[in-house]
Amino acid sequence: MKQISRFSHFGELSDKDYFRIALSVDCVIFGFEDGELKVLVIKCNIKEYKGMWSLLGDLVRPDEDLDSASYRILKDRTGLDDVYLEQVQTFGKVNRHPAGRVITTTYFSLVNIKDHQLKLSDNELHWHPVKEITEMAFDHKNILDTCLERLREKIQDHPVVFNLLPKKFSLRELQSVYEAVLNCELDRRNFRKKFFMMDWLIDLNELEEDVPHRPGKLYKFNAAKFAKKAKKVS
Amino acid sequence: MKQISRFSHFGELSDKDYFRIALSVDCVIFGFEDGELKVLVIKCNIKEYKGMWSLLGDLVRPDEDLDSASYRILKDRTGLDDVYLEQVQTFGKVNRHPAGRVITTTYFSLVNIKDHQLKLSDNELHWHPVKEITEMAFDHKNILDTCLERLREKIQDHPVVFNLLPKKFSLRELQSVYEAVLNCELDRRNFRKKFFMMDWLIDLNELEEDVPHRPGKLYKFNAAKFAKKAKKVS
DNA sequence: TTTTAATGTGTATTTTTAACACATTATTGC
DNA sequence: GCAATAATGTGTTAAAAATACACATTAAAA
Repeated sequence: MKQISRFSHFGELSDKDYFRIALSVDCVIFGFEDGELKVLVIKCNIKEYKGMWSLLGDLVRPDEDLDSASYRILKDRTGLDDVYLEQVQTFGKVNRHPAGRVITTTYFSLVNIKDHQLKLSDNELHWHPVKEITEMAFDHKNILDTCLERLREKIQDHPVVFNLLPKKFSLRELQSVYEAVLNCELDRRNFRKKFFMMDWLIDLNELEEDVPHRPGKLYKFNAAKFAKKAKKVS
Repeated sequence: MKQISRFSHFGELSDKDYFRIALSVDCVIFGFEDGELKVLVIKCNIKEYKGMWSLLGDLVRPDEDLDSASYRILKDRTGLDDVYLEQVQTFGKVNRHPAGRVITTTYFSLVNIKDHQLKLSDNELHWHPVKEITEMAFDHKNILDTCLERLREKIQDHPVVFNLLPKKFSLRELQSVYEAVLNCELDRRNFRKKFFMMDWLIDLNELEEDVPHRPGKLYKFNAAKFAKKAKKVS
């Protein structure tokens, strides 16, 4: 049988078809703290990249969907199980991992850092400002850049940054997230105008507390408005 | 050693880490003909989906990058080696393939149908109008929809549809591709205005031939304008 | 030569985006 | 208590982009 006739509709897989290819999932977990966009990274301990930062990931299990694998990694690492996750891209260069052929599917995730407070007992796990990361183990810097780019596109039209904030937040905080992600300054009046028009916010009629200046009003994300959409996505 | 400590920086892979997971690449190859957007599909011959259309794909080889695999599939199937290819998404549901665990990374591709004229000797391989495809083998309909959606977003800002047309084309043909992809009607005057402003076209000072009406002017894609960008992407 | 069916062009309207300044309020420091 | 501070909160105008829309021109076909 000619090679070409196996295309696409290979009927059965023989043992030799299961190559020595491992599949992993890597998560770019974004958080927001002190006015900065941060990413959760871990010290790499394999000899080729000793001491460098790497993303959180693991091998995909034989009985596990890709999405489930990324949820599992996030759950295990942060304790959160209600987070935003989006698949971004799969990186499959032959020599990207020194241990062998490992193809990795990457997700980015948005979490509210204060919601779960890592057990930072081991300081191998760490929230690092995205802007300060210049290199990482493996091709992880490339993956980070790709995911950040995707996040920037995403927030232009989709209400996802709420996942980086606490339930209640001020407009200043919201704007601050946008500025951190997009790495630019925004006009306050235009920003507020746009958000009110979008109908993404619910005014809680509460005020900030413990701020060293006039407190701003607090809002929450108008989740009801997107219930249908969220269902469609899942 | 606790399970959690293997995350991300697994040092070495043992035999049991290479699960029975196979990795494939599937290509959604778009073409344009008779005013319609078409996709290259092949009759499926595995028993579960006998006779249904499926996408072109193959297993990724152990020594092959993902991008290379998709190029190989395209080259083998269409004879073309200078085509537009873009990775879209990886589909990894546990039971998506009846033969076993097969995770597939999908690409969409844009080719000019007339450039290569399939050896349609076997009519198992076929250009099918996208609009008329309601179901496919495996999860391929889902893959097709996802790729079409990505294509629609892409053409809004990026000059990629030229890949669907011959070297020389009229503005009418160009608009017709947009209308086919976006599945809508566009205003001719605004369309032309936008394209001239974009500076994507070079006027060839030639006219269409063999058309049963007043011939339109012919243009070609202003490739020079994007040489730098293309380099950056690769 | 008339009819046909397409190409080719410009302007007015609407919508969206961007630029911009000052009064208000709670806290802090004196 | 009062002044100074540092943030919140608000509207208008100008520029740019997107949209709607009609008629003359050209080559082929009848």
